[in-house]
Amino acid sequence: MELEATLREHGHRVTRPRSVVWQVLADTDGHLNALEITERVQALDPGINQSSIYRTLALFTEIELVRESRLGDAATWERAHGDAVIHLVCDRCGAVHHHHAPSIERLRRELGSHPGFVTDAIDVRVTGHCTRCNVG
Amino acid sequence: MELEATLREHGHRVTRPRSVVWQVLADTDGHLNALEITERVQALDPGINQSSIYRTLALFTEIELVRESRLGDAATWERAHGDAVIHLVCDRCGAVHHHHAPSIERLRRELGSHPGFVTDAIDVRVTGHCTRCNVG
DNA sequence: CCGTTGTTGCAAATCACTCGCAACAACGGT
DNA sequence: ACCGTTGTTGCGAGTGATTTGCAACAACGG
Repeated sequence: MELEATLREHGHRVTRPRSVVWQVLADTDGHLNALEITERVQALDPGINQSSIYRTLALFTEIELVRESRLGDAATWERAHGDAVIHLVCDRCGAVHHHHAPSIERLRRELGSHPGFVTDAIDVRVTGHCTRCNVG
Repeated sequence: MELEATLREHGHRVTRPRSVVWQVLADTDGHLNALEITERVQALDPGINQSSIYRTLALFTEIELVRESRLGDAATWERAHGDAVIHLVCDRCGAVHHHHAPSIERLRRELGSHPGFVTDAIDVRVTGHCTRCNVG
């Protein structure tokens, strides 16, 4: 499994909190916030502590198994994916949609010629609303 | 001045905290976090309270005089500008550079055809590092 | 199976930000 | 210029997400 290999590769141990958190994230296609992750993790193993979850998420982010975003007031996490997926955040219901955007590759090329800066990751957040949420 | 007109237009009063916060933001080309804004505001008028600054920033964001971003753990604010300017955030020194990106307009057009979502603002955050910060 | 040492659970701490409320000050009317 | 109304402020306490210190624990190489 991807998890074990990646952890070992970076000199980290495979522990219960790490397995369970990974299980939860791998099972979801979208973004989860700390509360959602905690609920799901503790449904699988109630003995796992909140701070371990935070520590695990920080570690996973560092070794690039997951991606952390700050889409609203709180952080959210999701399995890592390429730059070319951007986030559409609904102002009204808070849902996060994904959109595959070819123009991001173009942007990356464009940035290659920006003097004085070396690009690593590109994160695009689009705010607006789902048509279903169209009130008034 | 832009500030007074915009405030009145929205039925708000022109007060000292608002003038001073605006003065600070108008004087800066980049992003400022709450601490930086507070320091500069209080350098001009020590009597202005932190919570008024937060309230002012929230108001300015609402009436679109400034733009709020969550580039790291804390929020930052800057004078409003179009979508087509994107943020290059240095992992090492934390500086935020601006880059004018024509491909954002292309992205906006692309999003027009994304079913089920109505685009409002586009926020692009690029992580990487300044060449000056190249350690190692 | 053991020892080493990275990890965890717990509880307390921190940090950025928000809120309630009485005193205050804009600003339209006079 | 002065008044009254009512939006705003300063202050202090509150909130909620995330972090940290530390002793007990468990992964994993030998």
